[in-house]
Amino acid sequence: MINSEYLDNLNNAQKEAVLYLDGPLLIVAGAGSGKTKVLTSRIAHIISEKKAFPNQILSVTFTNKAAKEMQNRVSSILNSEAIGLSWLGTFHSICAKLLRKHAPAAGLTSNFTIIDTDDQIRLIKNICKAENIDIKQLAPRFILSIIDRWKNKGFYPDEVVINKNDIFERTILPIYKIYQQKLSDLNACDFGDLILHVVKILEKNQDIRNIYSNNFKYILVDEYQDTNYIQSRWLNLLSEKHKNLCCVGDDDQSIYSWRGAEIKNFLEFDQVYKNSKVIRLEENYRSSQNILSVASNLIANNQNRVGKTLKTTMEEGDLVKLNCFKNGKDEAIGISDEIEKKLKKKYSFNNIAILVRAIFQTREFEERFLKIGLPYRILGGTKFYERAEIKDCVAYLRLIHQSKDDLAFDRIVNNPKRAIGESTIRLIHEFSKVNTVSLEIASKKLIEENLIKPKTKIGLSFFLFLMDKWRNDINIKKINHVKLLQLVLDESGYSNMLKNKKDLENENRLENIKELLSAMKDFDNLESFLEHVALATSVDQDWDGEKVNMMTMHGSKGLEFDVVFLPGWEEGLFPHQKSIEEKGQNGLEEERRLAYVGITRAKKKALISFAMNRFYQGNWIDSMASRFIEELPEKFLEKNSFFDDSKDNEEDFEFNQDFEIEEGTRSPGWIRYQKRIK
DNA sequence: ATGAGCTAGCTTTTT
DNA sequence: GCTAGCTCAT
Repeated sequence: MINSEYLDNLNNAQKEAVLYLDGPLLIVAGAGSGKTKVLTSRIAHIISEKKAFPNQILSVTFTNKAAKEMQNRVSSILNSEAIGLSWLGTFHSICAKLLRKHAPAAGLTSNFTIIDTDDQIRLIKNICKAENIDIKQLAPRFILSIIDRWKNKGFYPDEVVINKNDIFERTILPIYKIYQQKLSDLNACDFGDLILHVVKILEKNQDIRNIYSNNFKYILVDEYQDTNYIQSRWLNLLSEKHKNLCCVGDDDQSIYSWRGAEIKNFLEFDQVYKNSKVIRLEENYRSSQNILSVASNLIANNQNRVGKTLKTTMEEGDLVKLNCFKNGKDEAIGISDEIEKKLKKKYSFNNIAILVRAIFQTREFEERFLKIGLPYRILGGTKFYERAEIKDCVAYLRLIHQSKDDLAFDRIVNNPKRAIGESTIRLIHEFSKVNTVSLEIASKKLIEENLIKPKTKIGLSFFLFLMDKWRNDINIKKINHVKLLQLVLDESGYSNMLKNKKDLENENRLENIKELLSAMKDFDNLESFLEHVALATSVDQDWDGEKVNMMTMHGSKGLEFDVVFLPGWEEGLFPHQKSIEEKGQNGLEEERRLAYVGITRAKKKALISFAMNRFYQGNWIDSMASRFIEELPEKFLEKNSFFDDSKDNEEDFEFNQDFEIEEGTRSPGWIRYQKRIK
């Protein structure tokens, strides 16, 4: 490949970052500075210069979306569909792949199940019940967060060093032990285990470590500021041989500390990796100068950062608007007015976004938008694969695939109803515990020994019979996995259950299941589909039509819009009270970084706003402008107040009354709206 | 074994 | 104000 066009589109710093191949490299990439471009060009460069084969390059991201985007862009640079970057993926998906190869080294078999947070909580609850721990005193979520923290720091239960005075740690450590044992019995992993197990395997087995650290000639990491200890350790082990570790990130955009991210990894990169090079990308290709100035001045209030000066290639642009409203409702009206009256003409709705701190804040906007027929979409929110009906389907598939999956068994054994009640479930659990067998085996044994009541026995036997039948269908008869789920839905009575309860929600559930079936078609087999379900959260968001976007600031990371609204800048909401209470100064700085992320999403216009009054958690509260507003530099701002009582909530412009709400819009605001118009 | 009734808690959620 | 999740009664 002689094509090196990809180099021509880069500025000097970017070019240097692409060409600097030997040794550790940290790329400090400011917002909108083209980091994805650099990463993908770098991969393309390595391949086209034959520095390594595609399968010798490890490229890691945090999200599936980012991974997909990278794959596409590399292919397009190299003008080839066929570049098999087999080691491009998220930390979790790559670790899952490694762990399936070496499962026995972690006491698992390669068809282990990956469990999600829901399953984790159910497991913890079970343990608490068995150990007589009052979950009112000690919330399962809290227990999990501590366990997760230990895992992120690289500790198996017997490696945890607890603070003896910490009553919580003292009680939780034994739970952690039992929890890990249970996972092992279930032949399952949680998200944290995927990485933890792999690190432990690499640490303990020089031979395995050699295989991979020899193979990975180049390693590239996206969003390095969001890595936690165990992830950085993993990179450390895998880069041991060639030391060609290239990490890209922006310390000012580190907003995931609550998932264990340690900004330290980023700030101390050059101390951990000897002879490392640091390259800064400080040229911004996204935002106008005014927007960038506001963002830069704000983030300058943070102590904990490497510090950088972004310059834009764009023009000065409009001033950033700072709007003060009487209350939350007025804010929604004001923003919808601005869109209807001014922005609509110049910008596509798709290029307008409302970014909020917490997802419930979209509600006010939804109601307003529905009222005036302004189309919108909500990005994020309840994830597709987290919906109950989808999880039910997946549980059937999981249990068919892996009979030890007791969590799946629990979920579906009596769903739809098969007259298997609490007492029977308890009996099965008891038997399974005493005889150390899976719930499914326990059920079979109990039936054989005639220990189940007659009516229940019929239901349970039928369930077990179906399980065997379905396994036969897929393993022996080799029907495909889509057909399998259709059979499951039919024969289990699940479809009928939904059809018989005719209400709006159930129709919607059937729709979702249809969507699931169609999503399954993209996968070759049951196994790869289940892997996808475990590690993916959403099916691709649809960007069909012209709609205003609403999402959290967290969710907006990596995106850009012509116009960005940033409502609700009030003390307590943003910065969020909890954040400061729980993490003090660090929490505050993280909130400020979030503000920075929010502002820098804007290309042409940024409109920050706050309300003096807000209906919040059931009552009206007087709110104060966010401290961040004080930190915005006046000379780049245009300030407005909206206290015009005369118009008093009445619409002062014409709106389209015969709008239609499209299919698929079933957000809380929509549901409330339906209730109100009935 | 289902539902009424009560209580607690209410951010973010890449995997 | 809303809702999820639990308890207790039927």
